[in-house]
Amino acid sequence: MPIVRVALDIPLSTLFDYTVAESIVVGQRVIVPFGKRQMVGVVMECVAATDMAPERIKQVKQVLHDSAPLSAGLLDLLRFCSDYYRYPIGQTVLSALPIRLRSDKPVISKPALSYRLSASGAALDLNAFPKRKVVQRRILAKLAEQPCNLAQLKSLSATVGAQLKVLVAAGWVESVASTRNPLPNPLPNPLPMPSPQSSGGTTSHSTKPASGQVAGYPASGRGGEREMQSSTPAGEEANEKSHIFNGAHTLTGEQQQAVDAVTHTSGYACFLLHGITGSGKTEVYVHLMHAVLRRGGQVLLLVPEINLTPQLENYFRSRFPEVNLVSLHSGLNEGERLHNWQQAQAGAAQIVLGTRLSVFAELPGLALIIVDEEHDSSFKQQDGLRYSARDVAIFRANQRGVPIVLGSATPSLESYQNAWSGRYRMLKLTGRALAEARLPAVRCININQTVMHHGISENLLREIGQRIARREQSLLFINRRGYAPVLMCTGCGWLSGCKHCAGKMVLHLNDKRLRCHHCGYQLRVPSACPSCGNADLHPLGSGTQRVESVLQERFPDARILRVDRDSTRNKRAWQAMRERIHANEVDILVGTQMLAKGHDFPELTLVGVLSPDSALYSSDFRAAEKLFAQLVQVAGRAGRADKPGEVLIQTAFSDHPLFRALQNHDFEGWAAAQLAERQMAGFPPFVYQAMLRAEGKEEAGVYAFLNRARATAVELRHTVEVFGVVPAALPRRANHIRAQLLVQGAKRRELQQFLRAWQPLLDALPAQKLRWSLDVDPLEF
DNA sequence: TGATTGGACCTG
DNA sequence: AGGTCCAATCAC
Repeated sequence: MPIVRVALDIPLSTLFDYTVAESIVVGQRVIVPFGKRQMVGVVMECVAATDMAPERIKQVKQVLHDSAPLSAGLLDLLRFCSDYYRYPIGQTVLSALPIRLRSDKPVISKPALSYRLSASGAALDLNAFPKRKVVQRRILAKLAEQPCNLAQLKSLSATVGAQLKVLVAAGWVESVASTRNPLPNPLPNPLPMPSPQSSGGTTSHSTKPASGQVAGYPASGRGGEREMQSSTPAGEEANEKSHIFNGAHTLTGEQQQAVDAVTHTSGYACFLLHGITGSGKTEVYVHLMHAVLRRGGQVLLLVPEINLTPQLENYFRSRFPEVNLVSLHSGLNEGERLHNWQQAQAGAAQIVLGTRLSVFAELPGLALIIVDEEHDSSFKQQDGLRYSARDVAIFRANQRGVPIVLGSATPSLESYQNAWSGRYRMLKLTGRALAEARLPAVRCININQTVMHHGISENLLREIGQRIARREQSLLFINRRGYAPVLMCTGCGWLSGCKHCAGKMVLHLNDKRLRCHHCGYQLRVPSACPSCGNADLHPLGSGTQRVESVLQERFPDARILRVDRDSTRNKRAWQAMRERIHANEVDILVGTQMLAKGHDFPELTLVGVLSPDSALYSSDFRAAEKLFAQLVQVAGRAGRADKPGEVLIQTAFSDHPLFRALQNHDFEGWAAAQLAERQMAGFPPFVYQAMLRAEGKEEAGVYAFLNRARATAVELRHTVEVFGVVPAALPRRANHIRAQLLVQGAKRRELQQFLRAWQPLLDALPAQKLRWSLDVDPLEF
């Protein structure tokens, strides 16, 4: 009997051999007996014989046919990831599957439903339908034209699902099983690419994103333009002609050059699309996608993990109304995820928009990969298989021989260096898509030369006052939630340390608690110092809550909105806040990085950055790079064509090159200086790193393990540098001692060879009562 | 004395 | 990982 080698969700770096009676192909899912249990696995190889004693080999219990097998190409990709990131093959393969496909229960794929008007629904007079029920009206109007599936309706509004239920319950809409499953949604004969001269930017798209726009993704297709004028009734034009591409938008010369550079390339090439804020990167994406869709290819669009994917989905749906677009992100339930995954696998989904995990989606017709905001750290998984979706995407594009575009206003230094060295091709967008739009003016306020009011300078307060008078919005960016980062005793110097962690407990005044942001431990605020009994406890430093209260005191009539993880804890809160901001019901926004990403706020003309300095002397060599990207992003929130924006940065180092570069909007200069520094210091991207981390309850055990690991590393005598065992940035968390060991190589290959030799030795080390992990190309230290 | 708990070992 | 086996420890 033939033998198959099966990947199982087991933390061992081997495959397991089974005999199999039926014919079977690589990539199929199987149920196999494993010890006393049975498990789902994926067939990785079919072989004639193995080293395993025949009597120990069990038989495959069942070959699953409920989902198409994984392609050999995807298995190769997963094998590469398992090898590169030193993660067990079985866990790598299984973690790439939707959860439904990891269980041994058969997959019941729901018949795709199509919706149409019922007799009573068709008899409705839409003019008499309540005007307030906008979404319901849109659904009815759309269905009056043609029956639609849910995906097609979703472009109407984010709340389509719920509203559709209401309409079905009322008996106006009925669902019928779609004739074909999965929905193929074939490409209609597309129109030729819209010629730049043909149209003055008319837009035919019918829907407005649910609330506001996503930063960087203009509401209409015109790059940089933030408000759209939509006059065409829903679906009219799209319905008349079959066209997959919504809106004829004139590209700037630079945009056109970027599009041409990619479309005129055949085979693999990696492009770095470096475009300043508002330069219309999205429009370039849309045109590239269009070119690929015309030829029947599939596009994978990777985006950072920022609770914004539904809005992005709506945006791209509105640009490609006739195209089957599916999303893959953490907001989906398991059924949806499986469905979308299978749509991608069947080639039915022409556009797959997703967060990092979607880099493992099966895409038989893959012809283009786009990684938006490629510098974003959410592309790196921080546990389990610690992959970088951006890097895996590049491997995948190479493997498939298709182009990949990495887009960012502030590229990672890794990508930037690769573009300079010629490994990637640089595409630059240096002008704003709308000529009249200006970049915000950036100024520093030296906090040592001005009057400060609890962390806010007098100058900044004055500017805020002017904005209130002009009915414009201000945003204060402070990357620290809570009232104050620590509570101090004025008598003995006691600080509010967490009893489980090495960090300090943050003062939250609204519920009078001290909270540890690392382990979640919380306490009532003590009335006296626990150490000396002194009643005079003093909040040190400030967070969003304190800034909010200082502002409220200064501007009693101002409407202030705090946006951080505490104020947006429940799901609907953030959405409601966005609506308030857009309705201009807010004068001052105070928030953390949540506000930096996310949305464009049309009335916002002032951004204040409160305390960025800690990143300037951080021990993390990437802190400055991160800060720069973050400040560019938050600065981009300020101003629009008719109202120039201003950014004020409070700092003690107003001459620092980082702020100079920011003022001059000089990413190039900044990046060049940073890269020179990195090269001098021997940091990435000029070296390649891997971090061995360990944590456990007993300090001695953790350090003993890492010291042994270090000794074995040194004994291997590879050409890598093995650093000393050091405490982690947070040396104790939730009563676990944490330490780490860095290994560094001059070449990726050297480091990889070393890791391949080292890992089996690590597996063999005694590691009682501790957890350890290997992180290749780590981002966090 | 049986019952519970923790560590070592194995899975094809 | 999850399951088993075995020995040390625990409660009465």
